[in-house]
Amino acid sequence: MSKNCNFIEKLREVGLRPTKQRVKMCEVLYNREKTFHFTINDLVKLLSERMNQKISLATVYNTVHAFEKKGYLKEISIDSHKSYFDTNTSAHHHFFDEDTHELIDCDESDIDKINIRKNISGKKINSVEVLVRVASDNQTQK
Amino acid sequence: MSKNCNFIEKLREVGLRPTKQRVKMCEVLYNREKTFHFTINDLVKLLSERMNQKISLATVYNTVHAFEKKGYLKEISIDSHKSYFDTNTSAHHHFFDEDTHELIDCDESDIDKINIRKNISGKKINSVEVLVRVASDNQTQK
DNA sequence: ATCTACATTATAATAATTCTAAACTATTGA
DNA sequence: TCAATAGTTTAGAATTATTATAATGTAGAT
Ligand SMILES: [Mn+2]
Ligand SMILES: [Mn+2]
Ligand SMILES: [Zn+2]
Ligand SMILES: [Zn+2]
Repeated sequence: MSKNCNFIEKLREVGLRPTKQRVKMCEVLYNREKTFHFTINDLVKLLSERMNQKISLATVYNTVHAFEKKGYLKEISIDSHKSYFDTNTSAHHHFFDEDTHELIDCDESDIDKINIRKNISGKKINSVEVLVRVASDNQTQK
Repeated sequence: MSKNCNFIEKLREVGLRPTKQRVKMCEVLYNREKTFHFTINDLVKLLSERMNQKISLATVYNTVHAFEKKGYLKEISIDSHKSYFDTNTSAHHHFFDEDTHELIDCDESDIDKINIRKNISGKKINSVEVLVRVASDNQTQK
């Protein structure tokens, strides 16, 4: 889903009924310059605070998962205690700031292509993703 | 913690009291040929079935986290819906079998050294880990 | 306008994890 | 040896994230 456009059409294209809840969610997720990362909680806050739209929590979950299934969102596993989602659905690597718990996308050029030497018999590779954990530099420098 | 040895000493060394619950957990976790991956549920089953030791769930959580803090265990984020732990605490990459939900360690030689070109100002890199998701090959081959 | 399949909602249920506070135990040092 | 004490275990309650339920609402088709 791209920005500033007719989300009604976009939703219809993939067979999702363009209800007002889904359109609002599209707006808050895709009407922006850059892709971003969020948790369900972030999203609920964005909807109520920025969009002034109260959507039932169950619907937020349902819709996020519907979008995920259609390839409009991707779930990122960084922290087993929290689900992050990403509006950037392409394969890409991340930095994770352990101080702020912020996820940052890597550009193509930030990490050289990964070379996998091993293959697991009968299995094909679905994705190769790198997670670089970073934290503040000025910790215990004596 | 290494295998077939005095876990009482090991525990004492890092300032953990060697209670019988902790020693049993050490036995089931470290008295084996190879490192392995487990969930809390796996561990509770191992303790009750293999070791015939009933340990309260809260203690299993407490002890796993105590071991993690002491560097005897590492938490692995693969699936936001489940916590995996690893008795291999060194930095290493993983294959994740999406069919069986099994984690497989990569050897040093399986993946070439990752070259990170970007640095985040004021932050140092704590770890660089690759996750290779694999799945059955014979899916939709027409 | 009516029908129907799909969607939304409030609420209940479930699951994973953490908290609580009472009972227990390893360690210390008199 | 044996209390004193600090740390540990435990059952069960509480919390949190997520999913299920079932009644109500609505988009799209006729
Ligand atoms: Mn999910
Ligand atoms: Mn944890
Ligand atoms: Zn991303
Ligand atoms: Zn591992």
